[in-house]
Amino acid sequence: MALDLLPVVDSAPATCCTPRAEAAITAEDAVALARTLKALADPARLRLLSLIAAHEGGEACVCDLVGPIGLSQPTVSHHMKQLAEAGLVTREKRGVWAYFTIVPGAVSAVSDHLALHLGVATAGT
Amino acid sequence: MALDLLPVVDSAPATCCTPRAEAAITAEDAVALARTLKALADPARLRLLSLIAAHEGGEACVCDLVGPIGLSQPTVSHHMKQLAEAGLVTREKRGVWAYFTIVPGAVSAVSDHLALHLGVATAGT
DNA sequence: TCCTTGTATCGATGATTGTCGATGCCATGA
DNA sequence: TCATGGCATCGACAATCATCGATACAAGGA
Repeated sequence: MALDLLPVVDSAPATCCTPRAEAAITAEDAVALARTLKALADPARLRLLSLIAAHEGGEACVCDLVGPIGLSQPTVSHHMKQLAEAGLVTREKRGVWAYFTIVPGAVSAVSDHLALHLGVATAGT
Repeated sequence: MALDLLPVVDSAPATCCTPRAEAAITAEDAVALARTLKALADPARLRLLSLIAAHEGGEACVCDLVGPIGLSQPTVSHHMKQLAEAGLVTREKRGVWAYFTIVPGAVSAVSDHLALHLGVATAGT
């Protein structure tokens, strides 16, 4: 679930130089965006994502993550479920192992939505 | 506090074409980034930021926000304090009113850190 | 000086969350 | 068939959080 809640900026392709935000975010969009941000807003999950991104092949199984992050296996599994439900990672079971991969564009979609509704350019413009 | 916890990408100017993240995020950086993300990861605070960004002059006082967001005045004040402590807004008291402004570059700094550590380009690359 | 008004703080409460140990499930190999 | 090992789920617990009403504070005006 919650996989299609953050399409990569489907709205507001219109003007390019507005100094401020396009318009106030709707309550529903705020809930959806907050849900994804909440999945990111935890040190353990940020480190898990970073470990996966830095891992060989861009994928990692739970057993690759438990050691480096210093948390128990159930806790890591719990965090990975959170990330998967937020659409930030995908789970692929190969044999006994469950490999996780970062969903391309998911994080940048969050950045784009923030920039869109908060009137901030993505870089330091 | 926590104002200098997120300098705009001070690390990893080295190589430019690595397909994945530069390196795994450190535990301390993860805590700092998660703290800022946690300030963003709430529907009410996202809407407050968006209201300020969309408001005339890019600034708004508490009385401008209580009505549109449908929360009590103490709750709005509480959220604004969270945002201010995260370095996302600044508070300027003029007379009886407290005007809030979005800190330029604060949100984009978050995006940059995410892109840096999760190996994702800021756009759809 | 007193009253009004906009904000911030306090205390309380219900809900959510991060973490763990114990346990269950499933695929592989003997 | 049974044992092993990787992973997910369950139940519990402590901590954090979002929200509110009541109240305190501060600035301007009468």
